[in-house]
Formats: sequence, C-alpha cells, structure tokens
Amino acid sequence: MEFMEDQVTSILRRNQLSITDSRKSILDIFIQAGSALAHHDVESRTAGSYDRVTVYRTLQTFMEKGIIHTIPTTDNSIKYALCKDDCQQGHHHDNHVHFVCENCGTTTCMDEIHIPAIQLPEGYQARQINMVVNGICRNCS
Amino acid sequence: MEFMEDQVTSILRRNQLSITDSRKSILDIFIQAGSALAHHDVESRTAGSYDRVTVYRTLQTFMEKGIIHTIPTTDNSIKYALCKDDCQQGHHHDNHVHFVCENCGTTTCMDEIHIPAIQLPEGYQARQINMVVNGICRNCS
DNA sequence: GTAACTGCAAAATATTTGCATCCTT
DNA sequence: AAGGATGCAAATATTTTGCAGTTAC
Repeated sequence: MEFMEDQVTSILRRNQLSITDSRKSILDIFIQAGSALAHHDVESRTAGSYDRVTVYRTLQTFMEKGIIHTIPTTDNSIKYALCKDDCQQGHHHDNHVHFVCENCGTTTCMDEIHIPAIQLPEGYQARQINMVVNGICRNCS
Repeated sequence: MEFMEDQVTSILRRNQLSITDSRKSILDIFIQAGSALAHHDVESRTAGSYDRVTVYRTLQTFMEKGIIHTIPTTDNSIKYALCKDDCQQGHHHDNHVHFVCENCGTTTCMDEIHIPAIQLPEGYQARQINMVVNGICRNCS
C-alpha cells in the first residue's frame, strides 16, 4: 500500500476527507483493481480489516464526493468504479462507455470512447447518457 | 383485467406457461404500466393478492422466457420491462434505449430508437449494447 | 480538544429455499 | 391423475441506523 500512498492521500485531501486507514485502503483497492467493484468485492479485498458498515459508509462518502460512481448493470449488483481521468483531475464526467465481460465478469470504464449523440423523441431532455456494452473482453477473447 | 385477457393468455400460452391468476395479473400489470417496474412496484400493484415469493418467482419465470427483461440502473433497483415488440412477436431484441426520468422516476423503453454503433478497442467483442439516458421525460418537462 | 470516523449491536429490508397444499392441464 | 404453481414459514443476505469509543487534525 505504500506505493500508491501519495496518490491516495492526495485524492482524499483534495476532496476534503480526513485521511483514515479504511479510506486509504479502499481507495487503493480501486486503484489497484482498475475495474469496477461491487460492495462485496471491496469487502472481500479488505480481508475483514474493516467492518462491513465502514465499507458501506466509505463507498457512500466516495460517491458523494464524486471519487467513484456507480455503473448500471442488468443484474442486481451495484458496481462502483473510479475512473482514471475523473480522479486525477478532480472533475467528474459521467458520459462514458462501460464494458462488462460475459466470461470473466469484469467491468471496465472506457473513458476514451465517447458516446455518440442520439435523437430523442419530442419533449424528452437528456442530461446524462450511460452506455453499457456486454461482450467478451480482451483477456478472454 | 378482462380487457387484456386475450393478449395476456396468448403471451403465456405462446411461452408454454400454464395460465394462472398471478401470472395473468402480473403480466397485465406490466402491460397497463407501459413502463419499467421494480419488484416493489409489481408487489404494490398486486395489492397483496399474491405472496411476495410468488412475485419473485413469476418475475424470474418471465425473465427466463424472455417475456420481460431487466434494465440497467445506477441505483440498486432492478427494473423489469416488457417491451412491446418483443412480446407481441415473441422474438427478443435487447438493443434499445432506456429513458429514466429524474423527476418522476419513470423508466421507459424507447424501442424505436436504434443505438448507434461504437468503436471498441482492439480485442473487445460486443454482443449486446444497452443505453440508458437520464433526463426529463415528456410528462415532466 | 473537537469534530468526524469507526466498530459493534441490532433493526429493517430484500431475497432464497423447503415443503405441504392447491390448481392447471 | 400428475406435474407444476402457490403460500407459508423460515433461513439467508443485504442495507441502514444508533450509539459509544476512537482517531485525525
């Protein structure tokens, strides 16, 4: 955990969050993972170091600060992800593509792919667009 | 419920499901609603006529038969929807746009809007694409 | 020192499973 | 009549809340 220490504390500090073990640890887990994680994934990776309630509250705090965001899924699992650009630059842009691998289950944010505009019916106003692509990822193909 | 009786029984029969009160009733609820419903919504609309477990099992059965499908959401609610074309013609096409109103919470399937193609990075294969648009719907604008 | 964070206990909510009974075919 | 569907009870899983003790600043 030492390696990412600077990046982790920097993100927390920038968001006016006090630097605690659980926050550092959970944030580090996201950075190391590089993909989206469900509550359960986070919990299992902390290996019981922190109370389940702390994990819930930490995820919620990170959500409120915009450090992580949820990814829409068709099953009932809520997945959270830390998107590279958002976090390093401190501004949140939501409109990116998410890829869910049907083989390994990994969910990744494809920040670099922009979502094409679509034509909505009369009277509808879009504020945010999410695109979720299911298929086979690079590792599994 | 008499009005939709034919349509409802026809859908059930086509999917080799026995015609029971709860199935007719729940299917009718989806047809009447015209938008996506969470488990909770279905349950409250049955007004306690059926056991909660029956609702779970019925939704699962409908899912397996392809009568309804889930819609990706960013909150933890799973929403189920019956898409007009799918159900009337018995073939399932998943690639459509879903609109979630931030004001009234209604989720609708926009079957008529096709999802534009996107360019995925090397090695990724798309099988299904979901697009979820958040904004203000026609009724709320 | 103080405000905020954490852990524990417990409540509230959501989902699944087993089994006996009832209903559709 | 037989197989499948339902209701009930209960087990399991998930999420939230309150509060006392601890920690970051």
